[in-house]
Amino acid sequence: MRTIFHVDMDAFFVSVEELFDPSLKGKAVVVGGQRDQRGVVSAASYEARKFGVHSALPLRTAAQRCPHAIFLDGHPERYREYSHKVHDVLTHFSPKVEMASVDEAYMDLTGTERLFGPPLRAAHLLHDQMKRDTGLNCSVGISVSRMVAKVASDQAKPNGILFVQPGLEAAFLAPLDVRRIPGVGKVAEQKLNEIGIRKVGDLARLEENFLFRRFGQWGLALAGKSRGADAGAWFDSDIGEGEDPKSISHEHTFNKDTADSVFIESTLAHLAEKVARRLRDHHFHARTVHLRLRYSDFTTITRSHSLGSATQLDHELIAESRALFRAAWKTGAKVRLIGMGVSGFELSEGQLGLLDADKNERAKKATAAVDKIRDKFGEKSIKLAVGMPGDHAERVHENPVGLPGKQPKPKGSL
DNA sequence: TCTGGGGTCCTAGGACCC
DNA sequence: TCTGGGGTCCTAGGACCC
Repeated sequence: MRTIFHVDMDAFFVSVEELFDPSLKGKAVVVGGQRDQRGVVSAASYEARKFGVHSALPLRTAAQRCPHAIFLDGHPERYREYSHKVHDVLTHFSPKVEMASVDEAYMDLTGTERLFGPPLRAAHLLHDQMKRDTGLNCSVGISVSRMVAKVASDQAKPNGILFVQPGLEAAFLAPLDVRRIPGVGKVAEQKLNEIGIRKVGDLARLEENFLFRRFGQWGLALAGKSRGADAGAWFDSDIGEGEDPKSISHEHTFNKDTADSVFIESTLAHLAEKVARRLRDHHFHARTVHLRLRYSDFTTITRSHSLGSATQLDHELIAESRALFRAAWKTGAKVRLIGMGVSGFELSEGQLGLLDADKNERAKKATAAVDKIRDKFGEKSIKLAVGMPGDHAERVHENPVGLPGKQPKPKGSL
């Protein structure tokens, strides 16, 4: 039987900001952007949460609910740095550590009793060392399954530890709202509520067959989860596996909606360059290019195209995403967001004709030179000519703040 | 009160092949 | 040629997570 830990940092972005500016402590702090910007809250301090501010809330709404809050753009580099520190602490307790995001990790502590004692003792040691080494608080959920460990850490917030003893998974989950189950979002919750299912216990009492007829495979997995079983490809996998990304993308929401195609296309080219760069950093070649287009009314379309052979070159990604854009865009319609991405990664080269290979060799050398200059002088220092009709591209945040923190949680403890 | 950015996984229809 | 069935790839869309 496994012993799985889910470790979740408390108000991570806000807490890191407080380390650098202790005067923020105890105040209402919102990370994600300025009060008048397009965008949403990435993280809110517990003080701000008292006013109904939470992650994913529009910044402008947050400003209305909590006018005295301090709004910060945030520092993604710092969050990455502290994420590494967190990872270092965790590896003291087990080699099997999987960061699920910057502020969250799964660990397998099976068979570590001789080193750290029983699970609760190990969790306390971890808690203490985390505070000592990073200055940050975390919450820990412990169970035989990943899913239950995750729900447990959620219930333990803030700064708590919760151990669900083997065999008590279903009993632990039963009184919770179905929404607490990872994978049940707004839509699923609504559907379940419509047929009178509110608590996980309601779900566990139903026939699997009924859920299968009603919701298909998803319903079947849900039945398992309601009893505490890990279900689904990801939950089933071993901890510390599958580190490689499956897709890479960038997108940008304009400060003001625009129908200026030159402007949109140069922004798109810039996004493609950033994607290509990351592709090369990973030594990946991508076969499929994706385009994302959001209009003023928020309707969003996606288009994708698979290439004859995989690429990691700026100009190919720029050309391909531009072609997708031109084919998809309702000419004249105002655009709110443009994005592009790649998937279908290959590590090797893929087949190239001899002529192509030669042409590609030269393009690759040029690109490698550009990458070097960027390393030295920064991302903005240079652009390939194809990517720049003038300097029309809107400044894209070099370090967008993603990964919002958590919703306010009921207090939990041992 | 309008709704970011970076991801993962799933579904579903049609093409294409055996 | 009155019409199966399975597997896999491609594309579009959507739910969900942090």
